[in-house]
Amino acid sequence: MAKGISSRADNYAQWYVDIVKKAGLADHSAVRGCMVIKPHGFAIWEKMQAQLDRMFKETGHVNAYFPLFIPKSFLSREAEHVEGFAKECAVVTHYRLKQNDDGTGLIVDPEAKLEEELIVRPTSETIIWNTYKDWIKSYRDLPLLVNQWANVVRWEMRTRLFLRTAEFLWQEGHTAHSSKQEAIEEALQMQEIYATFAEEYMAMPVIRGRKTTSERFAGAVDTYTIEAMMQDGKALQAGTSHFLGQNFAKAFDVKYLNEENREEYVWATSWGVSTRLVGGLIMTHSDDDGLVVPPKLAPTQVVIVPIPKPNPEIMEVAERIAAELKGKGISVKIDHDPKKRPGYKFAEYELQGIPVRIGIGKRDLEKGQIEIARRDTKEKTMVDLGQEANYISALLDTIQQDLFAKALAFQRARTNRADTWEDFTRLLDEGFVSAHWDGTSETEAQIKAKTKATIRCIPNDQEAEKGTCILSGAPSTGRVLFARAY
RNA sequence: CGGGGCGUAGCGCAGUCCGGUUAGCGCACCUGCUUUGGGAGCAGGGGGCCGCAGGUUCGAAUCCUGCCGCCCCGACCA
Repeated sequence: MAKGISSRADNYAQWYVDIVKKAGLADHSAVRGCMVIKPHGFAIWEKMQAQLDRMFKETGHVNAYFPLFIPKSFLSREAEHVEGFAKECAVVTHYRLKQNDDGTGLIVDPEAKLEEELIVRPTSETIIWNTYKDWIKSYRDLPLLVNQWANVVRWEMRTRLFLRTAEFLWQEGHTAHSSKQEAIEEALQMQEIYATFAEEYMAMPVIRGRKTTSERFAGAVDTYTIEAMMQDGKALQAGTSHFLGQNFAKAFDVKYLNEENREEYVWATSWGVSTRLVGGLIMTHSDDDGLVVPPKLAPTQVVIVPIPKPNPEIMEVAERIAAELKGKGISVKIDHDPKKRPGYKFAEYELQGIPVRIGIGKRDLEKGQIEIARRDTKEKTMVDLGQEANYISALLDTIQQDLFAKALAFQRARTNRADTWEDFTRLLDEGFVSAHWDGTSETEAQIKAKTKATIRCIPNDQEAEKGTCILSGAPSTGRVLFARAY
């Protein structure tokens, strides 16, 4: 175990906090519930952003930016939406401070009360649909495919670094369509993009599915989700995509003239992923020695450590290898620090999760070799000089694939079927449980009250299978996925 | 927001019950020497509004009140 990191077995929650802090990803801030994302953590988020942004644009979306503040009256326009978010909104009531009369500090100037309070956006549907009303007049304006990268605020009672903070960074896509079918296809397409991103870039296997009524987004007709399993067997909702029907179009009166010159309401979707993904990434791959980052998202993919310390002969080889790797599009850092010892550096770079480490030592060079170590397995291999570029290029791919395969094997091993209540409660301690449910919110709520588990989703690939509800015994036509969740 | 725990140097902690010199220890940091292939050794050195604000007292890290923050467990959520 690395210095100062709790083990997953002893205290999973503390292990997570230790990784975030020791790997330099984020810190708690002076503001309740808000974190400071440090350069290393932000670099990972930037890698995620860059790839997601590419995927959004490849599917025809464009970026825009809407205000941080939302007039209070906007929020109440859509009944379910307001109910879902009202409890966790930060509200701006004044626009000025002034010196206290006794000169002891600043107070809110009572003279500067806003006519209408402003909500700090918890999500942007309302301000965006209020804007779309002006943008959309004709079927020729559709589909409207807009995304924004932004921060949002949700006043959470209990926060955890990356997983749930009062302010977080995310992207939110908001699209408008002329047909119901097209909007549903858009929502499903975005779910698939999220799933592809999670699996191919984060190496985090996910279950694609649909939310039950009680779990879906406030104001949505349907919420599609990707659910990932963390190393403690708990589920993490990693991304959601919503089919909003005509709810927001009606609330904000967004109509267009179709080809027959008739007015119709548009159909809508919204979809988002957040900095929570960084938390998911950590809890999918990291170990008791520190962070493990898949190569495709690692800010630095390879680190070169001179052994025992930098000298001209070693550094010349290091520079040559670094240039060669950079030429292949691989990001490389050379360690120039003459004071720290190799053992210290090895531990430090393992903590930071750099996927591949090259050790260049005097004795190795005499044999025309260098040592290449992979972070995920700690395996070390001696490689002949000249072979390193091809070797590392292939190794990065291998690590990426192995991380996914390992996570997938874990997820499968800890996903079980249950047909009796006894098995159900026992298997929930393992991870995901696939079981029959009678389809009612009442039963869902009772199961949650008894076990703390929720229905994570009705899987997209749910098989038709007759059975009886795990709790009520009422008939069911297919299994749904239960788990305790973050 | 309820219950429990914690807050003392960058990090991890002792000291608090039972008030009393200059607040300690390990790691990290600085200097020097010796080392150097998995978190080096010795010697010397620097660093503290003891979470914050009040109060009690001749005297407070220690006692009292209030507040803030973190962690764990619950209720809510991406």
